Amino acid sequence: MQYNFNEIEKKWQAYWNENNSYKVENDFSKPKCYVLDMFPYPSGAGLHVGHPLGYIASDIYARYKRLKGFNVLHPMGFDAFGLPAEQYAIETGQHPATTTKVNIERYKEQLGKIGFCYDWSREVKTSDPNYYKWTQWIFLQLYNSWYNPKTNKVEKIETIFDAGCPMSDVRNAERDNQTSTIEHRLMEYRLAYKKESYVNWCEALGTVLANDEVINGVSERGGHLVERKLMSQWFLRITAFAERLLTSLDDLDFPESLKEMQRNWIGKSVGAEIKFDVRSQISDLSNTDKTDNQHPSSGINVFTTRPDTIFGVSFIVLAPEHELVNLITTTEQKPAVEEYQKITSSRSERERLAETKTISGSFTGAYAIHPFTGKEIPIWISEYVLAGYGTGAIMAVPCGDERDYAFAKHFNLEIPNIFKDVDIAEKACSDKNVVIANSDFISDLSVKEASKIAIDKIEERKIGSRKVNYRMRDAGFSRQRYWGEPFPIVYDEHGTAIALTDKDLPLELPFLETYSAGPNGKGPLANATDWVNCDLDITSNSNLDLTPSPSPLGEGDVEHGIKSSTKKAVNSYGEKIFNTDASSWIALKEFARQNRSKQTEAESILWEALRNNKIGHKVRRQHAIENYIADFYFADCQLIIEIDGEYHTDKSQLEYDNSRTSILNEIGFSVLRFTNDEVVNYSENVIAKITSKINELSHPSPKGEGKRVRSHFLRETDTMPGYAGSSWYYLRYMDPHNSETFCDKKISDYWNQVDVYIGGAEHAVGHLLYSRMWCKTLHDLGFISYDEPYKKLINQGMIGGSSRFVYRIKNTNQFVSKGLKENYDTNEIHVDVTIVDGYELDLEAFKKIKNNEYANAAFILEDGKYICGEAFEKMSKSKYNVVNPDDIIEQYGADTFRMYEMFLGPLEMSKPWDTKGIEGVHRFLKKFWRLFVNDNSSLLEEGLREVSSIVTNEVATKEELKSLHKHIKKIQHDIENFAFNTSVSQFMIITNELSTLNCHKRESLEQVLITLVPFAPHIAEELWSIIGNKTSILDAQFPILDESLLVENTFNYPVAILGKSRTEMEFALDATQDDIQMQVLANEIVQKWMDNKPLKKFIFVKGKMINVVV
RNA sequence: ACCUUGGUGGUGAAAUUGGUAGACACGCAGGACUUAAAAUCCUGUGGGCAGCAAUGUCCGUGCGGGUUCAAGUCCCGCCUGAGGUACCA
Repeated sequence: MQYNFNEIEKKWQAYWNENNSYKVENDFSKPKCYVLDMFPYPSGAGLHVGHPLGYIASDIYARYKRLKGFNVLHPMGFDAFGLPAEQYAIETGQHPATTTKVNIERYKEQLGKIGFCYDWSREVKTSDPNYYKWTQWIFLQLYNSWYNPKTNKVEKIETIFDAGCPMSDVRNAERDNQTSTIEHRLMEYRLAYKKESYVNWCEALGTVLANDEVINGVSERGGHLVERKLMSQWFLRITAFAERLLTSLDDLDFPESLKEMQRNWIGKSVGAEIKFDVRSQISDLSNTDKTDNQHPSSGINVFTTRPDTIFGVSFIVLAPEHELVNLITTTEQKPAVEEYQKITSSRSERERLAETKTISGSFTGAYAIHPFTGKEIPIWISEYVLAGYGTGAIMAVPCGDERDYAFAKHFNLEIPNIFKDVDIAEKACSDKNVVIANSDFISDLSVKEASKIAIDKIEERKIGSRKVNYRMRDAGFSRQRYWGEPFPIVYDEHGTAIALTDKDLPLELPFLETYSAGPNGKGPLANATDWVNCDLDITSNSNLDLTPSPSPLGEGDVEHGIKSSTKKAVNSYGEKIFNTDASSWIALKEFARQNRSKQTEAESILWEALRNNKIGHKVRRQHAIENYIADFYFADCQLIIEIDGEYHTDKSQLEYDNSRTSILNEIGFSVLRFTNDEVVNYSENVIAKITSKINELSHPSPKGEGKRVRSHFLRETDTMPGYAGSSWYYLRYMDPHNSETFCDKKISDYWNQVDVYIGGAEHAVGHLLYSRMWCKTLHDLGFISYDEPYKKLINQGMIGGSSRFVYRIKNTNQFVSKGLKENYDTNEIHVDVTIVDGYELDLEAFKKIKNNEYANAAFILEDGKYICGEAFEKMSKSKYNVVNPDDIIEQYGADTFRMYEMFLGPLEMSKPWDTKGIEGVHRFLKKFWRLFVNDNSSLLEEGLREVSSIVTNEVATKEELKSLHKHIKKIQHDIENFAFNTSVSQFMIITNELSTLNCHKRESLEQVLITLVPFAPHIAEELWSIIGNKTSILDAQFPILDESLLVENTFNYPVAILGKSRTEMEFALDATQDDIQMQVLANEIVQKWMDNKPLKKFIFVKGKMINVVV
């Protein structure tokens, strides 16, 4: 019976399907392993042979771990939202929902043919409302959180009021009585926030792009021009995580190059910010509000990484857009400066990039005062200083910086030398291994020492401070596109953003027939006016529960340690929520304050037991709510504790209390009542009751029904970018059908981090940074237990295409073969690789392509053949070099395809696709097959498998066992190190060995077969069943390595004389060196090479080699 | 310009810690089986020189130095491919 791979593969794929062979249970009792692929965009082109490379590698690893007894999570899904899907839909004139669905079907069909062990019941699609409900939910977590630099953690936005200084400005907002002002201030802290800013606007795509989606001034997708445009956009405050993203990188098992890319992207530089005073010829400079908070008086703040070069400063350069330029420019210089500003601002980013070498600038006429020498130094503007980095101003040190040097030379500025024994006549010296000179108190010091002392001095004189700068910017999170997650955000009549609540999710993407851009740079959703205009019930316990109380900012609230300068309480904010008018609010607040100072015995007992977060929740006492004052109040779960004193006992009082309770209930508060007696005598019971009530209330889902206010809102019409859904998908696979939460914590604790993540390097700074940030956020907020998503990451190399060319003689229909093309003036034209055999063009097929465009073509041949040119390029449709895996599988089978892709070379290496070697792998599988099955039997005994098997039950010899265990060791080692190319070699080696020995013994073959499962699962299942097994081989146990079988007692030593290997000699491994030395020196060949010279040294490395030195 | 990686036969590539360079495969050459083909199997295959041959011998991991008994592997300088970043102070 021959190896009929097509039949076998179909059969077992169906079998695995029917038996749910790849279904993964959340079985906490087993050790886990999480193997993840970067999920694909389901593009219209389908898979080419380059895509599955990483999938095959992860599949091998996942299957291996399963054979080793692990519970392996190895899922697959689709990154279905985003620009490419929408672009494809527009190009093909279909709705993205349709194309996405069709494309996903096609991908699944193609993936299915390769025989991957995905558990499809866990498939996720980012465009599925059941999925993006949680993307939106996580967005709300980001929106409702801020980064507390003191705790270095993400915290709920509420904590900002108690955190000390950062939101101190909010007091000004209070004074203004403006909810919108508070909201405006909070936007400066939220992790997802909206801001008016310059963005990368791509007119052709009609949308904003993130920094990493823009390459050299054009869009990554499509290569369209990108310009800067001022727009109100959503951002993710990833800069807050800069330091953490940087430091935790060290512990991750990522490729070094990728870590380096992330480090570059984050771009940390350590140095100092230094203030240079401006010669006070301009009196109004000191009145401007625009100067930096840290150094509020007049002056220019510069950022430098080389404070040691402070004495080399001979001029200052500002970015042309710098806000001080107009203030300091003298009247004489004004025309020149304005002219320069006009030129630079009119130029696009791209033009600026193109002219990096030309030196330009303009003198402002103003002078700064050197902080140490007191010397006046000129202030210039130039576009080589970027407004967006550092402070937008530099202190120029021409002797130490090439650009400053070039600038100084060009404009004839002074170039003082502050380096000892360094010649700067020709060029600047940026070497850091120099000694500083001519620099007052830092002369004769090294760069490092000088830096430290200079900063110390700067800080001492309060003219600057140590400062760390990051190149990374916050990530743009808005897209003016249709095919993405809608934001769970609405705007009220003042345009203030209001977040939807959990129960409003998912906010589904409305179906639109057309999705062309909306008005005023808005996205397509702006056209859906019915959807944009909405009446909603916004509950009081939504995002607006931020600060229902004046307490944290109130006077005398020792708990918070903030002394407010204002006595006026928040009320407009309160008004909106609590419907309390301003005057009674103030009266109540005053009453509450008095109450706090004269508390009853019960109140103080309870206060002592609850204060300072003692039960894990913050409590306030005598807190004004509605028209009442609550004795104790837990803001986070809206629980009110009332203590009924002596004067609360009569009947009318009781009725009053009850009605009060029910009103409070109605507007969303829970009320617990205790008597004085209970509190004084049974305080423990009381605390327990409170704790359990809090637990009940603070459990995520059943938040108390708030007061619902129906009002009119406008929806956000931007959608989220492609990376939103992919930032957390690894979590959803763990618990894909949960409708209560994005992923149950018990389950995410079990599956934990991704053990191995395989994907392309193109996501190095985008997706990977964002998902690391989201992970840290979810971790800090307590939703998951780890703050890095991926433990180990592997970048598989790209498989490029090998393109073929034909050469058309210009303006003719004549084609000339490659070898002769030099004689003609030709155009190079890509020709489809499928009609080229090696390099020889199939002329008949060529005439038929492109609707017979070349039907009448004439050819100039060499040796009767048309030879094509070749080039290695990215595999793409337009280059006609795409090889479809389906075709390869049809011809050789999935097992051959899988093994060949691995055999091609190391996983991380990029290589062109070349079908040349595939025969060798296919031959190996056929040879392997013949170890188990009699090749001719099919002719005689069709269908009788048992008879076909030629596997015997003989006992394996010691030699056979030894080679088996050598094999096991090699395969095991290679898989664990992702060196799959060499494991394929090992399979060939053992197969050749067993064939030569004519060994068909079950004892050996069965074990080898199991090791083959990860690589070639179909043939393994078939042979497993042919040799009589009734269960699937997928659950077999990986052979256990017996090292004792590998122990050798002799070794064939290479013997070298003077390091050159001359002969081999076999010795027992336990032989003594003296023994060996004697025999070696007696050896004829050794003697010959020693040539009677005296022995100098005898080098003997046990089990390795022998070297004789003369 | 800077950072990260690579550079080994005709080709894809092997070579855990410095220890017999070129495993395994493709291709090529020759042979066996066959009427023939496919399939399969066997032999050879880094280069030069010597020899009928077994074999011997010299050279050989981008280039030039160095460390070492021993270097593809470690160090210094350069050339070059790929990827990334780029007036980032």
